[in-house]
Amino acid sequence: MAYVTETGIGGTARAPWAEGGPACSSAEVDLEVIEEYLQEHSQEVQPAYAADTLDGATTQPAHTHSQQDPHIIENSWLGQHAYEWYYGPHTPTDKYEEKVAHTTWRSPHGNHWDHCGYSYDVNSDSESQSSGSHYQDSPYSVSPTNVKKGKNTCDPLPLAPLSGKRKERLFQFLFEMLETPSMQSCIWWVQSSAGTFQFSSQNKERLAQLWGRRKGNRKTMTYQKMARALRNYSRTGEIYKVKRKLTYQFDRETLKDLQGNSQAA
DNA sequence: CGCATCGGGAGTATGC
DNA sequence: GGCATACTCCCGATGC
Repeated sequence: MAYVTETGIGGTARAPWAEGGPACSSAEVDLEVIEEYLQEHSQEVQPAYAADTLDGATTQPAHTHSQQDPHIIENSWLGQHAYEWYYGPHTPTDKYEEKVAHTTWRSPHGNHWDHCGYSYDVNSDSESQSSGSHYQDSPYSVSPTNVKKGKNTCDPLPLAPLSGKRKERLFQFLFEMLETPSMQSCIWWVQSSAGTFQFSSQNKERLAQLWGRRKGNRKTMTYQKMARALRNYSRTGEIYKVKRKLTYQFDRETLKDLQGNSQAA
């Protein structure tokens, strides 16, 4: 199996993870709240936080999720989405073309991943958004507990992919979530410079649900299924499993591409 | 025992 | 239509 050590590909020896992770203080994170947050920020033209480095000692922490480990507080806001994605040279078909407007993903084949072009109607429910996908299987009945309570009016995340457009890939989604301060109760950098990240044992299912909804899956995505896809990444070398609970690590090249991509956005 | 993890393998959606 | 890709889904097994 493709395990990496904790310090991993680019890491230095350090593993001060607090058991249970940063999410412990807010075990119940409402997806609704997260989505509301994402919606709010997706409506902003400018990112709410300055783009900065992911490496090492951080800039202003966007979200303090743990008092126990200041090293984990590393996220800086790099923009709502890394809309432009350029495949690195490790990908089979690394076609680099000239940059286009920020609102496009680029597939390995040069297609646009029109990430921003997800057209969702804030007044419609999810079922109307996908021609073939329905969400009756999605028990999206998360009870709001802490954090702020949101209005129940819309689903801010792009739930269904545009037909004919290349879908966002899982590792891109995860990177995006890692760069989203409000998601740090679900997933966080253990060592961002090494690309090591960890899922919250309590909120991993919610993150998986979010992924499933983003993909427009019919059935509810679970962490187990998402992790299966993650394990497949170790064959393609994009993400490796770290021998630690709920912890994975981006391949160096993958991370570099993702970081470069988000900083260019 | 529960949870996390692993991997086989079939199925699905999409793009070329 | 065939093939490739990237998951998705299910399941049994294993380890802690």
